[in-house]
Parts: sequence; C-alpha cells; structure tokens
Amino acid sequence: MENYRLRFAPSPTGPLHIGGARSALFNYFLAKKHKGCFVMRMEDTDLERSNKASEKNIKDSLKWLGMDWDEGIDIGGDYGPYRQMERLDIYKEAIDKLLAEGKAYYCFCSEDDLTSEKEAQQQRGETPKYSGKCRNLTKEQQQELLDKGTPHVIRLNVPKGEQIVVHDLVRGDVSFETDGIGDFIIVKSDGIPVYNFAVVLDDVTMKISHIIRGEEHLSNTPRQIAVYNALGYDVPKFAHISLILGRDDEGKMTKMSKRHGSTSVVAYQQQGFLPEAIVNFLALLGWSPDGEEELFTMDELIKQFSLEKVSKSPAVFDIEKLKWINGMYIRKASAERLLEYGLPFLKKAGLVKRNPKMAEMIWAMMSIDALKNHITCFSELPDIINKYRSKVSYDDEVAAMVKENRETVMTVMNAMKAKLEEYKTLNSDTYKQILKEIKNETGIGGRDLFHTIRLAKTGEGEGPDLDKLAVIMGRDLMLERTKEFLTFAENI
RNA sequence: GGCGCGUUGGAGAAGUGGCUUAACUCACCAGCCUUUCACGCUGGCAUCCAGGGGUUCGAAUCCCCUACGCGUCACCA
Repeated sequence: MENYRLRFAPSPTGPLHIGGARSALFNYFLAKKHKGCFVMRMEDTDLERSNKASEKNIKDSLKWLGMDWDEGIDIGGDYGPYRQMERLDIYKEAIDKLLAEGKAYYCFCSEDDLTSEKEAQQQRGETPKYSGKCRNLTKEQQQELLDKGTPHVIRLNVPKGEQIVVHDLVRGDVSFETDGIGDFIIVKSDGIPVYNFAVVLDDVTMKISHIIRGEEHLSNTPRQIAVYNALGYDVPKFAHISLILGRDDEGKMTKMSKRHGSTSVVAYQQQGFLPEAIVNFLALLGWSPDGEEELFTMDELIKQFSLEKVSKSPAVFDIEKLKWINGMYIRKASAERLLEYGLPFLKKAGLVKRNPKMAEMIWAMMSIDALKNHITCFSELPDIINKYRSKVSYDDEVAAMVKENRETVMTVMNAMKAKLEEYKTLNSDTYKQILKEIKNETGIGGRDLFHTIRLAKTGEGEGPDLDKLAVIMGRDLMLERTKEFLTFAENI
C-alpha cells in the first residue's frame, strides 16, 4: 500500500492566487482521499520578493478555505524545517556531494558574457542555454579563481544527448532532450540554491509521493528530474494540471493575471463569497465529477476526486458560474451565517450602525434572509436594499400595466393606501394580513394583486416575497411609495 | 525562434475506436408548481467535435499536415 504524501509549496511573494488555491486543493483532495498527509511548505529562496505578510496571507486563505495541513510551517512535523531558508544545510550537503562527484561545477562566467551569449543564440534561432565554458576548468584553475574571491554560481552537469521522459499522470509521457536544457544553475552567486534544485531536495527529504502543480511547471520538470538522477533518488509521480485562463479586456483568453481583476482568494473573500462556494468552484476547474450533480461539500469532493478525471485542456474562470454556485450556498446557509457574512456589508454601506441596537440587528437579519434568494454574493446586498429604499422611476412596462388594467390597479392600490394608513406598524405577519384583507374586500387576488403591488412599490417584476419586502422598506416608505404610485397612475 | 501543451454549443465541460441520434452544468426560451416573484420540476437549445488529408467495416476519439491559442526557455518560484 502506497503512502500518499502531498504538498503545497507556495512562495510567499504575494497573496494566495486562485490558481495556487486550486493546486493546493487538488493536492489536498488526493492526500485526504488516501488517508495520506498534506504538507505545507514555503519556498522563500527569493530574498527580494519573499515577505512575511504574504506568508500570513497564504496561510489565512488556506485555512479560510478549509485546507488545514497535517505537517508543515507553524505546526512542524518529522521532516522539517518547512521553510527553504531554514534548510540551507540540507542543500549544501547535496551540493558538496555533486561537486565532489563532478556532477556539478563552479561557473565563473559574468552576467554580461552570459547575456550576450544568450542573445546570439536566440538570433540564430537556437534554444538559449549555457555553453558549458567553465565545465572543463581544472581543479587548480577553479581553486585559483575561488581563492581570488571571483563571483561564481554552481551548475549541474547535465548529461548530453539524452532524453528525459516525464511520466505525467494527466498528460501521459512527455519527453524532452537534455540538449535543450543545458547546464543550468543550481546555486546562485549569493550561495542560495535555486528553486529547481531546492524543490527536489525538499520533495525527496519530505518523502513526497505525488506532485500536483500547474502546467507552467511542466517544462521545468526535466530539469528537476536531472537533479533527481544526479543525486540518485527515485522520481515521484507528477501531475500537471492545466492553467486557469481568464478573459482579458479585449476578450482574449490568457493565463489569469492582474489583467483580469481579482485573482487572489482574499479578494473574493472580501466580495462576499463563501469559502465552500470557492472550493466547489475551484474543484470544477479542470476536474469533472461523474454524475450530473455539481454542488459538493469538501468531504464529497475528497471522496469523488481522482486524477483520471482531470482535464488536459485549460480551464476557464467563469465568474458567472462562481456566482451561481455562491448563490446556491447562500440559499442553503443558516440565518446566523447569513448575518455573519452579510452584516459587514450593511455596516460598510451605512445601512446599519457600527454598534447596532437589537432592532437594527433584527432588521438586518430579516432583510438578508428576505434577499438570500435574490443575491449571488453578499456585496450585492447594499445596492438592492438601497434600491428598494429609494424613489422609484416607473418605466413603460408599469405604464402599460396601468393602461390595460386601470380599474384593478387603482382599486388595489387605493385599498393598500387605506390599509397602510390604518396600520401604524408593520411586520411580515401584519403585511400578510393586509394582503389578505385587500383580497377579501376587493375580490382581487393572484397575479393581479401581487404583481400590481410589486410593480407599484419597486418598479420591477421580480423580487423577494412582498411581506419580506415590507420589512426591508418599513411602513412609512411603503405608504410613501403607494402615494407616489397613485399620483403617477392618475396622470396616465 | 526552439521546446512543450491544448482546440467539442452563447459559456463551462463529459467523452480515450462501435452503447453517441455528442452526457451534464450555467445562460436563454416554453410549460408546470407557487394567491405574485424566486426556488423546484418538465421540455427545447451542437446533423456535429478548429481546417484538410490518411488508417479502419466503423473516428470527436488513432496518424500526418496546416491554422489558431496558451505555457516555457532567468543567478523568479
């Protein structure tokens, strides 16, 4: 029985990206499905761009989405430490070994030389790669340059004229020529190993069994395999999942980036998306379930997920679908949760005070509940409420209704006005009572009654239940709207 | 430019040689349900799988070419 150990290894150079979250999710699914281990590690060898704030953001987002790691930063584990900068001695040992065996060598070429070399190669239409100039330096020459303190890097001596085949779980066998790779750098001039080298050591020492990551890493994989080979380690199983594409301003599909608006998990969090909706949506990006159901809890996803059902073609980030999924989860959410997620938006919009009184809280709770069937994310709440509480401008549809059905409309609305003047306070039940009374007294019911009232009060044919609308608007506003409508109708 | 990957409807996407008269989901349309709206339910929505050639009794599925899209070629990860 194979021991499943998977990992998510972001670099802390920015907030958790949607694509990163999906990679993490797929790794998490597979680990949990096989009762394995989900490791969380940080690749922070880029000193310039790495920062603690990003690390925190990534951790917070992972937790918010419900991906708790079994092993890794903060909580430790048997194969730590879990930040690359804390693992330098592990890399050093491996590098010394490679150097001693002649599988790696010092390179003293200056950056300028390298750049001009690269440009020349590109002009000739060749794949730019290192010429191997320093490969044949003698021990003495090397030592001399080292003693003089010449800046240098360390390169891997990649076998020439060979083929490296990546056995990819989603794309099948993909082969690369080592000649297209060249002797790449494994240690930078500041003495810190480069990603392609460190990642291998980490995955080996942490006993990672499967590596699920974005397709952009596919062309890196042969380099990493060259490192595994040089070190004499077994290669883990790879699975490269397709990129997430977005539509840019011109409608073209490109890799999701800043050009497509929000790309970080927090951005969606702030817009009022539910974590389970994002998890569900992300799972559907490049993976498809068996049946016709598309709404899944985390547990169901873990049970259903399999790499066989992961698609090779790029996945498109469809915000409309995300909204639909989110709307479905909002409808299912409990009143407490709705309030928890919705209230901040109402406060921000000034619809509810910072420290609301009980009555305000109740109003907020009922309003959110009334609108839960009509929103796709919580940020829509204030606009809708404001719309119902501001003056209505009646359009042609309303005018047409009045013309066609003048008598009924006037009867209903006059009765409504009378009732509202009679009832000084209003709640859901009293409003239902009013509707019933109007129906009994006028003999008008059904669509003639409900649709007329809705159109008169909101100018729209669609919206929440009328008794709930009454709570959102309140009695005074409803009376005002009713009078305004009557004036409007009389002038038609 | 080299290397690598992809291309199924308005959109996402299933399908890996015959069960496909191309699932399912979103959107859209029609009907039912609901005293209204929404939810839910039922039905409609690709004569066709980027284009061309080939293999085969049979291809969206295999092979070749072309086009287009994307990724990658860093002392970034």
